[in-house]
Amino acid sequence: MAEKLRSGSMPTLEMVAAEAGVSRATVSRVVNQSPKVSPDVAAVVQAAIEHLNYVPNRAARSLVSRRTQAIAMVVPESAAKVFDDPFFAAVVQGVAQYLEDTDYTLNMIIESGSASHKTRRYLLGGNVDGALVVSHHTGDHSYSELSRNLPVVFGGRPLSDVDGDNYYVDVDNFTGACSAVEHLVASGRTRLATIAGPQDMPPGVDRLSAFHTTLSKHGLTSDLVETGDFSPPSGAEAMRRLLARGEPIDGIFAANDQMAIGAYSAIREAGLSVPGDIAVVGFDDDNYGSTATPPLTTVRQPSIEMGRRMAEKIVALIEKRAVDTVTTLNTELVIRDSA
Amino acid sequence: MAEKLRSGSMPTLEMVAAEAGVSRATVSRVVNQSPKVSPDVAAVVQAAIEHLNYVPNRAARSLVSRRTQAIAMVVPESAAKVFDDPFFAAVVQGVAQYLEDTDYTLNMIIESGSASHKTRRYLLGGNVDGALVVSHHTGDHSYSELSRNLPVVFGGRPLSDVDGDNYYVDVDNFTGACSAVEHLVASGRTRLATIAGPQDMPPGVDRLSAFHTTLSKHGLTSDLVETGDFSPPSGAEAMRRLLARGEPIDGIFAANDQMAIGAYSAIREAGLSVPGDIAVVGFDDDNYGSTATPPLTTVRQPSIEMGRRMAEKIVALIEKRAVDTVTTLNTELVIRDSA
DNA sequence: GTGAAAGCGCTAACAG
DNA sequence: CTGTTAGCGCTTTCAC
Repeated sequence: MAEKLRSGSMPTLEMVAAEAGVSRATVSRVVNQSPKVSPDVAAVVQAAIEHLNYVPNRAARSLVSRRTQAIAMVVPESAAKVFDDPFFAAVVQGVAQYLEDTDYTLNMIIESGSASHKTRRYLLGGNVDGALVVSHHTGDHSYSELSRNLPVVFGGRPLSDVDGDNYYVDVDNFTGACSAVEHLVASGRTRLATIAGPQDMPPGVDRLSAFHTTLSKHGLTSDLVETGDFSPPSGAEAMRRLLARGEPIDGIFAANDQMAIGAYSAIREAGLSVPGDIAVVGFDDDNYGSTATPPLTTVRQPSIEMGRRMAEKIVALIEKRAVDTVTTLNTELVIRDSA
Repeated sequence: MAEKLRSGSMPTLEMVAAEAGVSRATVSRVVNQSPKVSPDVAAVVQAAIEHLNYVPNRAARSLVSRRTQAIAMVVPESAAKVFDDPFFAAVVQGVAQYLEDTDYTLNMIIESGSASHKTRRYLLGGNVDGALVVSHHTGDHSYSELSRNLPVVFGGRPLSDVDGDNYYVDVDNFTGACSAVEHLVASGRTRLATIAGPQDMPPGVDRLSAFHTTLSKHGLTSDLVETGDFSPPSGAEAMRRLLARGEPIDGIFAANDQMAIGAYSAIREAGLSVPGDIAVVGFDDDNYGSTATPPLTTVRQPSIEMGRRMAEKIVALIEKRAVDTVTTLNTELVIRDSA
């Protein structure tokens, strides 16, 4: 058997076994922390492992165990989106961070189209033990059906939870938006308007309904709402339309920071100032708002934490431990200079 | 042999072979596009594959072929960095985009410390066929030694290419910075200053030397240089120091957009305007600059392309095809309203 | 507790 | 061109 031990390449289980003077089975047990190995033998094996600098071969292990120890993260490309939206980077970071302490690997898949055939094949082809799919504002759950065959955790509430049992972690958009509007009225603004997000996206509708709810809670009301697509230019456009209505406005709640920044320019174009004439509050707390002039008051969304929770949930799911179907994260109002 | 065909789970090569009435070897050949299979047999096999919805088992394949078809992407966490720097997201996107058309998978590894032991083990443990490491401004090549045992491609020129033969793709920082300064003098600014990046990072030194070179090319000179760490606050600080010198300044070249944005605030604090009193040009073209007021004139860095090229290079390296050691990408001056 | 033996699904000589 | 024959490195009954 000794002659079977090749010298080049990586050390194998067999080499460790030889070195430690035990069988491969025993080494395997030690590696997998099996309880039924006598402490002394385990020690010897452990020493051999360290000595040889042995690292188990993932492919071989996964071939027999039927588990890949890999988790896919699917993010929609939407061309510019991934690039322009700091949110994704943060979520990925959170996921990677959590996974670092586990034996799982993160496989990134940036989707060109929506739910391509190729990606499906990959996910269903036994390449990963589970999948994470993020869509930020869109609520796109075109991967919903996958969950019948593979553990899947979504980032963001699904637009319509048809299957009814999708696992996801989301941010409490409603409460967060309430705190934003609350802040506006608390600082004496009474003629409020809002730049809403698309009404076919969960965060879009939640943040808008929070606007109305909070207003009426204070005996106020407003029909000054214009919709944007979450991009800076769309925010500027919406603001111009709002201003064009000719009604007085002293406070704006934008459904996200990018649109709030867009609103800044429209407000300045009109010769008005922030927050002098119009106070502005955004949502997300990304670098668009934090580096703007004046720094934007906004609602912080715990993106990294969202990634962590998603990772935590998918791992639990894979390992068949009990998990909540949905996890909702709290937001935090960050008061800066715009309101 | 027929009784060996289990019905549950995923279809195997053997099942396809049975269905097509050929040997497993033949199926394998078809799957791997081997030229030596008669067209008609190939067709039958192909049909069986489609019929059974067969997808080759990666683990089994990689176990025997000794290739994982996976490529790792290592990015330094640097806590806030990944989160705040749009550059990383863009590179990752480029990499993923290129890899989408290949059989390779992208494994993301976000580094906590610098070059942790755990990551090394992972990379050297045969989990991936190659690695991509990005460090943006830092030029950190603490993974250099890895390249002796694993194909590695770096993003950004190494600080000191000790081993002399590291593969990397970089942006032409010098030429890009020259075009920025050139633009400043072309628009009539003569009292130029620069906010340089750290002088222990390649982009920091290249962009600064370009400043001096371009100036002298026009018979100008300037000792108005202050250094920042590429973050917005550091840019503001540097600008304040510059202004505090009391010498007249009518143009600023900031080594990156984030610092340029920081400079904006310092300039305004001083009661000056952009570009009225001081023209500002940045470098990178990220969303910090594009959404600022006024929109920042800057040097666009092809981040996505950089990712694509890195991916292309690593794949070529893995497949032992000839590749250039270094690839340098051109930049492009984006003229907006700040200069 | 520990070892022996039997594969996991696939590729790669080697014959025919 | 196609089938046969060996394993790749590891886990896992099943005996001892």
